[in-house]
Amino acid sequence: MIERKIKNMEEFSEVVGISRPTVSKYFHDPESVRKTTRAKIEEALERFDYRPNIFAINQNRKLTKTIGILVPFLADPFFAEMVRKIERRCIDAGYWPIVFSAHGQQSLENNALSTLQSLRPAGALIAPLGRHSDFEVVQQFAEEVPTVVFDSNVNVGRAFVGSNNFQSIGLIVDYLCRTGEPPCFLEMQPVNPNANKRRDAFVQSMERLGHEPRVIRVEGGGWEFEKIGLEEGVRLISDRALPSGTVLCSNDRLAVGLVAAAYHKGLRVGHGPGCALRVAGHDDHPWSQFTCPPLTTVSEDYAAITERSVEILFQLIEGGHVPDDRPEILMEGKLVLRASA
Amino acid sequence: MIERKIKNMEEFSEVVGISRPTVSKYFHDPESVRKTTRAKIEEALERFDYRPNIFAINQNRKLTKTIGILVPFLADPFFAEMVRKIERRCIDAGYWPIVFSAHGQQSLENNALSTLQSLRPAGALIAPLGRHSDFEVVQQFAEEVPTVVFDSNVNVGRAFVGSNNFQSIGLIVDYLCRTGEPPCFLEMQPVNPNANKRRDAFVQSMERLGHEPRVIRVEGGGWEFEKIGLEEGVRLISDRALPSGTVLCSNDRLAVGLVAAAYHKGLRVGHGPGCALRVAGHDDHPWSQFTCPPLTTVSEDYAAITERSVEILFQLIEGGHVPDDRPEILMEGKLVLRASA
DNA sequence: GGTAAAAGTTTACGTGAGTAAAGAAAATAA
DNA sequence: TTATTTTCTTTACTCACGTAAACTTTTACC
Repeated sequence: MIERKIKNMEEFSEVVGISRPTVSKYFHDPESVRKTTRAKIEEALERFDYRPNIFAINQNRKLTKTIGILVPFLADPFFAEMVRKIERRCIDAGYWPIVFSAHGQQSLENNALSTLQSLRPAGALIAPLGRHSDFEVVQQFAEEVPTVVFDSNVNVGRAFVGSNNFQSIGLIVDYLCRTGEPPCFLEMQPVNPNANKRRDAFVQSMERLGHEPRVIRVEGGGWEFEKIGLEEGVRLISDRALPSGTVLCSNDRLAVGLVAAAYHKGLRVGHGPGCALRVAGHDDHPWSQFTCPPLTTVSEDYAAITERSVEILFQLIEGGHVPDDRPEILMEGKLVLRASA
Repeated sequence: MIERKIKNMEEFSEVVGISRPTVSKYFHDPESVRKTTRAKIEEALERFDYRPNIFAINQNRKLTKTIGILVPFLADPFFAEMVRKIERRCIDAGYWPIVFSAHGQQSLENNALSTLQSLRPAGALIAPLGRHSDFEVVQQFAEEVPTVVFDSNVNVGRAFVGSNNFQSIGLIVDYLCRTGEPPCFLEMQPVNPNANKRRDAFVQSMERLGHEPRVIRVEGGGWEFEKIGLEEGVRLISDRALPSGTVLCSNDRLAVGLVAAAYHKGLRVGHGPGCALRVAGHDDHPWSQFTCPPLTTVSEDYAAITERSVEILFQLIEGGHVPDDRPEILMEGKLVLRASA
């Protein structure tokens, strides 16, 4: 099959019988050469296994095909899923996505941004840590690299795509108030702007409905949300410190922990008769459907958020329509009714 | 702070007052230059924000500092966690880890291997898809790149690091038999060698204890294990098709689904009085402690597996001791007793 | 203080591509 | 067929750094 070991584009162009600059052009954009030329190259590509050297390509191109993806915590299935979708779309569009995770730490986020920047990417899709971000570092990055921010609305970059927390929290608060005791809101120390927005949205929604908004902030930082939900949940239940039999959690992972806490304390979760606690979350996290009982929540539209983010980034990169006013695109959540509330 | 925009190493060496080759040497290994020289460079590094161009570096180095990490499914928290640990250790050792996920698909795995290979990495840590891998592609990759295989023992690469399924399954089977009705084994279509080994280990352990090994294989492919566990669990319970009131699941994610199924069907899971079903898993997955009830399982030693994998890879790369017999290092599991069995 | 070893400098070339300019060849239109 | 446009070839230069060789300066040690 492979007739000769090809070392570089020079050698490859020889065996194809076409000049190197034309071959180079082909690799940049196969459509840019004549059909007959393309056919020759592709036929040779099957016989000889040659790929242009990525480093040499990117060293000289003013615009690389690299797209950086940065998330705060890759071990969170929410981000893992987002990354999966984004990667997929980038590859399909002929780009080369490269994934970084801050693993919850500012130093690693800075590190990743620095490394990413030195890759001179065509663009970047970033979900900053938020409260724990080094704002100036992120800002400086976003000034140099066409950047779309998603999920966590730190005020940098050329656009933001996220979810409409006011709408989604409104939805679930309405539902919870309509069907039972008005909820209290369980949050942890907010790690990013979403958390704050959700609390504010809760307060606003409750006031709109004429109920007193009660917010419980539990201690604990980091990204082990379930653990915090479990430990603090156990404590709250033991101390009878929950001001309502309905708890809306700031996110699903916290709710997963709270459901576990309720189980531990022998409290039946759900909205049927004999249930002592209703628990609702936010995000429709991949785990939410497997809790006992399955979690009532509001879905974030993963697909739409990733799709729009990538779309806007491509517009930025390909120079089509460049919005100069940093649009903020908010996707609407959908109520996901399951058994927990 | 930044006095002048530095374009390349030439300019940087000028402002430092040290020749470019020496500066180059510094970036390759800071210890390789005299202390006074190092101090000068590092002092300049604080005043001017300069980083060598990654592409130019790697183009010329015979050995890059890149280390490829490939996992079958990054949205699985098990792999997300493994990746996190591996990345961390690589960065600490001065390498540049780069993460790829096959997202469960052969084509993407091949793609990732191809891209990775063209990065000419110093080494790679890969957990192949297993049954769905294109064996020849993986093998060809492992021949060209120093490769350590982890988790899924596909017979390629220079070493394997994983868990000792015979030992760990033995542990949990012993425990389950000792404390109640002997278990049946719930598995799905095996996606990788681990799954097969675990079933075989189950059969062997049961026979050793003088019990009949009953294996239930449920339908469904892909990586949505919880979903399969839930759907098939509901079916098995409805059909009264479970041959034992104790179920050992091939992995925790399947068990998470089964616990949800039991809840759905009103079956109380646990080992206390009034419990109808005991469920155990394998892996001590990040989610396992938050199921209701918390899952009894066998822990895989994430830290040890990643540590040993990375360690062996570094040995390979740095040319110290090169084992020529493809060692297979198996870590022992530990029993994690919780409430589900 | 003399000397060997270590570290630095200069010079020069290699790497594998991108890209620009000028001219030749091929395809298309008139 | 001719004129025009498109595509390709040739040639040459660039990018940012690795690295080797020969030579010079510093450091370390007795």
